[in-house]
Amino acid sequence: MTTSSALRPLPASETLPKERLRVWLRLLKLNKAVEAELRERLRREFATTLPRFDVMSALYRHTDGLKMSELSRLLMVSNGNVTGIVDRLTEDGLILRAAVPGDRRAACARLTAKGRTEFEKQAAAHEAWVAELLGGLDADDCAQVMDLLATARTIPLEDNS
Amino acid sequence: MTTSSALRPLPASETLPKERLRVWLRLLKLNKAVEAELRERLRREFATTLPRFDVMSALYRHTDGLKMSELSRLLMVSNGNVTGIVDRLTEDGLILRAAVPGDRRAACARLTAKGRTEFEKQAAAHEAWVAELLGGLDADDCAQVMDLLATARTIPLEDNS
DNA sequence: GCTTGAAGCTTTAAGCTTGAAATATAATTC
DNA sequence: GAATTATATTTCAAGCTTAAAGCTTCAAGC
Repeated sequence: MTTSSALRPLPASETLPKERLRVWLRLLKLNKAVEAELRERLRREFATTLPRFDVMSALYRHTDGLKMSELSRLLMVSNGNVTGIVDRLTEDGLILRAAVPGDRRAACARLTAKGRTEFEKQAAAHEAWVAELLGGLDADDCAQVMDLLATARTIPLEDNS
Repeated sequence: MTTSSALRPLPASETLPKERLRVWLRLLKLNKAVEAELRERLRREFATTLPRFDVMSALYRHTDGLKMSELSRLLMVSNGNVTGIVDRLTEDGLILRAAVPGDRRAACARLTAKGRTEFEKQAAAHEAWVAELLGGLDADDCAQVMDLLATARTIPLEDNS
């Protein structure tokens, strides 16, 4: 018998995977809880959704607009997904698709003036909500988490320029 | 003028929300990246999905089965959501709905023998994948993250017994 | 026992998400 | 310049997700 006994501590090679799994489950749980709360509040206060917020947020930071494929890469979602969200935001007059000069395949999504105004309200509330929901972290904790999470991922590190 | 200048450091009351927001964005990014990879591998290797895996995982840990509402609470998803996933897993013969003696409203989902065997294979791979994807964390890092994330959330702490 | 309200689950409509196929345009190669 | 290959986007089918409405059953109060 070479199986570990209760009297002999397990070697790190056996417990480390389980500890990482526990970390993953806790990460997942926090994420789900915060996301659920944000989604709920976005719905109640602004009649919108997280994916819509994410798209508008990306476009807010890029004043000259983003191509559909750039949006897709930034938000880490599929192309087809972006199409649908942009469709619905366009229907509501919050964003628009502009032609890309020199490439008739591409479309460039951009916030409208209405979309800009609307997003600024949402973003302010959103920042406050997140600060509230992560209220247990002081400045030092934040720095530690940033550091730990930055090094957590080893493997396929997609570029995200 | 009382606005902060570049020469005078911002008071913590102004920067802390932004630091927490940054933490949230990094948390979100790591989560998305790992989830995407896990989903992809579950699809390729086992022709299944994360929600299916999650349901089977919960049922694996509860040998006598779980009521639909218990599943819903444990996985933090809506009742209607559980219905659909359980429907599809049942079609595939991986789980079944048993009657709950003494309450004809309730249904108790349980793994079948086939489901149990199948899940054990998936779980072993899943644990290895997570360990690989979080390969940057040693045992000490894991403990730190567990600690930080446990205290991060102040507000509505749902019970999860 | 009836009624009333609560609890457990399903259904529905709308939106999100993916991977794969389809379409259209651009760039390369010959 | 014609054919091929690559790029940008949309469409599609299937599944996930939610909130709200509906159905059935249970539990309490009368």
